[in-house]
Amino acid sequence: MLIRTHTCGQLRDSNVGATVRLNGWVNSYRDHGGLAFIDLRDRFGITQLVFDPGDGVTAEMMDAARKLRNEDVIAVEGKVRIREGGENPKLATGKVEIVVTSLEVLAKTDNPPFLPDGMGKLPGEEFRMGYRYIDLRRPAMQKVLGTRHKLYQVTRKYFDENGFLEIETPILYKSTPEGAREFIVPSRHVPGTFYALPQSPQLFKQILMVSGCDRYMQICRCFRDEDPRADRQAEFTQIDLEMSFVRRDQVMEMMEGFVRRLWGEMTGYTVPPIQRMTYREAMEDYGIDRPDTRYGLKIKDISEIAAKTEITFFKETLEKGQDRPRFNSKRGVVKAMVVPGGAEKLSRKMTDGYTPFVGGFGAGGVAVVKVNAAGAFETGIAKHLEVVKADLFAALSLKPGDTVLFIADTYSVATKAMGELRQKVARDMGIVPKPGAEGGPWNFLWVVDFPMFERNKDTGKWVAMHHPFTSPRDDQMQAFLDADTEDEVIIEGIVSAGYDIVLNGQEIAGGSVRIHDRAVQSKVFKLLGMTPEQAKEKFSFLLEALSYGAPPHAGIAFGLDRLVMNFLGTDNIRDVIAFPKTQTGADLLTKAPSPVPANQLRDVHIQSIAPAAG
RNA sequence: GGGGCGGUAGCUCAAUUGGUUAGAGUACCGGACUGUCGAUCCGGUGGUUGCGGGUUCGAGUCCCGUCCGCCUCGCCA
Repeated sequence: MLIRTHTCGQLRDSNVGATVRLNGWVNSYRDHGGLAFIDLRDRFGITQLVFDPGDGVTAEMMDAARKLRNEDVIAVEGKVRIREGGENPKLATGKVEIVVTSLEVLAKTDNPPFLPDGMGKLPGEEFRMGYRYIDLRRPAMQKVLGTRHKLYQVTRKYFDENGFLEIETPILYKSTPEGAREFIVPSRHVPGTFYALPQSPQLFKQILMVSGCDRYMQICRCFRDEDPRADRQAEFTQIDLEMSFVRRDQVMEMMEGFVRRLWGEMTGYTVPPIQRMTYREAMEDYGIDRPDTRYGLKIKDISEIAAKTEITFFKETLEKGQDRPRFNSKRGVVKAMVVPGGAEKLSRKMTDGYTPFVGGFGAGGVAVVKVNAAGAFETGIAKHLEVVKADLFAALSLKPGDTVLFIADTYSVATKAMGELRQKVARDMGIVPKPGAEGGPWNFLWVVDFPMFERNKDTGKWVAMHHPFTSPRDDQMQAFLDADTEDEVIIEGIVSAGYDIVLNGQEIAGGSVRIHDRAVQSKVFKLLGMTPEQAKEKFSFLLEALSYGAPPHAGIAFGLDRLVMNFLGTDNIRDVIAFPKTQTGADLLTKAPSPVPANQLRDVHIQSIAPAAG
């Protein structure tokens, strides 16, 4: 075989005269009868080959060259020269061509189902996933793999420099059936028992801290058997981190350094100091725990003003649970959002769509009012707002041309519905900047001070908002230990030492200070409704570890796939994974999942009750 | 689990809204061609309209079911 001396992206006019060998795929052929051109492609680029009988090419070689087709794999030897037909400015190698003197066909291809040459219209994603190896030949996909590779390298380098040990944790793991549904793996040795694939290496990394590893990092695979979304796969990758002898601020500082290094290396952008926002602020002003702060459109609670009107649905809503604590989810509230310039830009058709839109989040509807050029309310409930006009203008700083949107409902419904509506309105108004790739702002934010616990909507039981190993904030610790587990108001008010990094309205990392005290951990389990026996059955290894000298520790995990998505400007997670799965967890390339022979099932003591699969 | 959209040559899409033999571009095959670079020109092969039922004189088109894909709500400690 003619082993290559250069890649297909390498040759320049400085190489003219050299005899070189190239290997690659035929990207395109142009057969002129007496003369033929081949564009040869590899990961690094494209180089034009010319078969020219005037330059000593034999008749046999000419015949072979003219039979070459797209995606054939070949090796050639030849001399580099300046292109006789003029430069092709589209190619990095466009000044030169290789006059081939030797051709070796390494692999003749069947007619490819589609071509990765970037010309013509790309087949649908489903079809391409069935031929992922061809799809990955596309330069755009090679760029994805390259970006992802670079992210791995920058990550490992940064954390290595900061004293982190990279440690692998098990994939076959103990089932801990809180949180996401798990993938399970039957044991052959112990009939009727199962491993689970880890939702994250959470407990192992805590145990590594107890083990004296001090600082841990891993680029690890996590598995959650839940329905995917455009930005979610059942199998995904985290940058998983944990540190000993730290509190919240040391982790946040370390991670801010990482984010700054990462964006610097990946995009050249210098991340400014990252602002902090509390969970309450986020929910109050943005209606979501991961606010997109690239634009304004803050939400205001105008319940007190609304109470002064005679608007029936305001009054009826507000009568619900006024005696409850301010953030109680069942308290009736009226939320307002001012859209500057909305009177002109938001068409009647758009605003008419807002009521069905928020209906999807349980809200009854959206009231729309415009402020006209004369500074008067128009449309909808305008007439009924006259009595509070001065109050509203002052509270919302209204100006002519503004549109005001109102939602009246319980605190949790109104907050969520308005938060979702805010994002929709921002898109409708065209005020969402494109992320970094086009030079728009990267907007980072720490969200802190999450509640420790929230009520499960269905069961009414307390559940950990982050996970059950999250510590209360240091200044809340005593209050938590003293708290009566029955005291709803106290428990609801306990704030955790958790922290999320939000980028442009997307959670890219989440973590917390962990509980390193066995008594605190036991109290959390108790509050979550676990008996000491149940806690021991599920987490005895953790509780034991915590009782043999556990250092204070804290950590965080970044969603690696989402980071790559940001750097590439895609909103499809399948784009950034070499071998992704569909929404039903199918791998269209290998056809997984698939049935297995009966004896294989018997080996692991499993009997299928599915109606004749596959 | 719920809602929405989609599935027609290998691929990307049409098909006058139920009407004759389902077309085009591209890929592929054959031919012509010595400077192209999305080569060009001439000719050709290629169809269980996802699958199964139904309505109708007649179904790619309408109805029911089903499979697959995507988006989304729930879910994702």
